[in-house]
Amino acid sequence: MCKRTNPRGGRTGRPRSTEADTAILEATRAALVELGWSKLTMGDVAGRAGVAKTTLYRRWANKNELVVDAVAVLFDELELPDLGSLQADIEHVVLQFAALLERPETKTALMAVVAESTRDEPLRERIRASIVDRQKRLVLAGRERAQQRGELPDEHPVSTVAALDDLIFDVVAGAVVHRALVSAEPVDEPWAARLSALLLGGLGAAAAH
Amino acid sequence: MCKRTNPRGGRTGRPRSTEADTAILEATRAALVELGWSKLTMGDVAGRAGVAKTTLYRRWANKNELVVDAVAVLFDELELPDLGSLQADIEHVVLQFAALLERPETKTALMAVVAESTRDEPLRERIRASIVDRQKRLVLAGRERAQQRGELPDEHPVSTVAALDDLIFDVVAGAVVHRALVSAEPVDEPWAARLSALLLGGLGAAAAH
DNA sequence: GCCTTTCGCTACAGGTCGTAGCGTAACTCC
DNA sequence: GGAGTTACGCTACGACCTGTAGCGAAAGGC
Repeated sequence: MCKRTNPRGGRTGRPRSTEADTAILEATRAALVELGWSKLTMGDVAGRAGVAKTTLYRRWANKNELVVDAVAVLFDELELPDLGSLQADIEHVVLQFAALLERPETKTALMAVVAESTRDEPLRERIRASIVDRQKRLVLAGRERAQQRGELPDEHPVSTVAALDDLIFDVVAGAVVHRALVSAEPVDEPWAARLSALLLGGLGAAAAH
Repeated sequence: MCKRTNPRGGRTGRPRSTEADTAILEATRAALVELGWSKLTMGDVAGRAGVAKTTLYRRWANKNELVVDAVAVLFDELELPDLGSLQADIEHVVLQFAALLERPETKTALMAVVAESTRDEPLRERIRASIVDRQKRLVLAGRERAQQRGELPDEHPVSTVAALDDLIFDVVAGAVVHRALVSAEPVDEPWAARLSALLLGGLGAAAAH
């Protein structure tokens, strides 16, 4: 009955191969680079990973969830070093995010899974938890740091702060994605500088009230 | 040899059925609403339109191009009435664009075709010509109108003006898309007001230099 | 050693893609 | 009105992908 007495939480039997896990995710990224989202197939990934197709389906229900997990780890690279000013912090995070979007894996996969998520609530939640929230933390940290520097005024109502964080996040991330994938123009230093200048001006003007 | 002597530019034989054209595009939108992008199939669309599958392939090479054309006409609704101030103009266009993105056809299709376009240059061009440029014209018109009102300074170098238009476009469109599809939060009046306030503040601060 | 779970393999039904071939319908030009 | 040309609906088809089922073998816990 009660078998929760071992380190694996009561699970008995042969354990999942962690080598297979990493091999599958690596193979998925490689397939994304070579084939792109639409031509990637489960059978192909299994072949690259040296794994049976059934092994994939034991771990992921479909292509969408597999690709989300394969791409999510790339977002671990995102960091927010203290560069001394809000302007520099924004520019840095914009260029960092843009570099991520330039990679063929993310470029082809990110929009595709978001598109799928409009009709798949569990998928949306998975994306939020493993990708979106990870980006959003940078916005939160950057805003707090700027307030401590005195570059932004202290806003008292918590609801207003959260709304501002949401707005900044959608503006920055949305602008970068739109520039890179829709307009298909380079996200380089001059553009990042213009964007952060626009944003800083807007935040400063809001503070004037 | 030279048969270009009739109103159809020299084309002889049975003409394409325009009824079939409109029926197919309507059926495509209906299929997008019911099934979403990923489950939409060419055979299903053909059935809904009361048309043979081969007729679809005579007009569109694949699902991507068909869907782009089916969705593109919805963007004809976008307009930029003169509401008296830049702030009001921005809020209006933001809410208008958001309403378009709330429709199930565009919600599921837009991101998907953009994702596909990252690996399909002709498709990207098709999207640009029939969707993106149509939106961008609104930005251009709004910026010019604001300058005539004196709400924005006259910038002399043409290159700077074009860069500013690009930036505003990516910020506005990107923020709305990101808010609606990634964050999955409502694009309502309060949010539109905050976005336009941020933007106006940024543009005003830039003018101060 | 026994039990449980995962593994690789094969096979399979169901569905989609995109094309080919056919006879027929519609329209233009002479 | 006939000849030529193109579009149409229909059927059939091979190729491919999906997701599942069944099998014997392997790998771990108790």
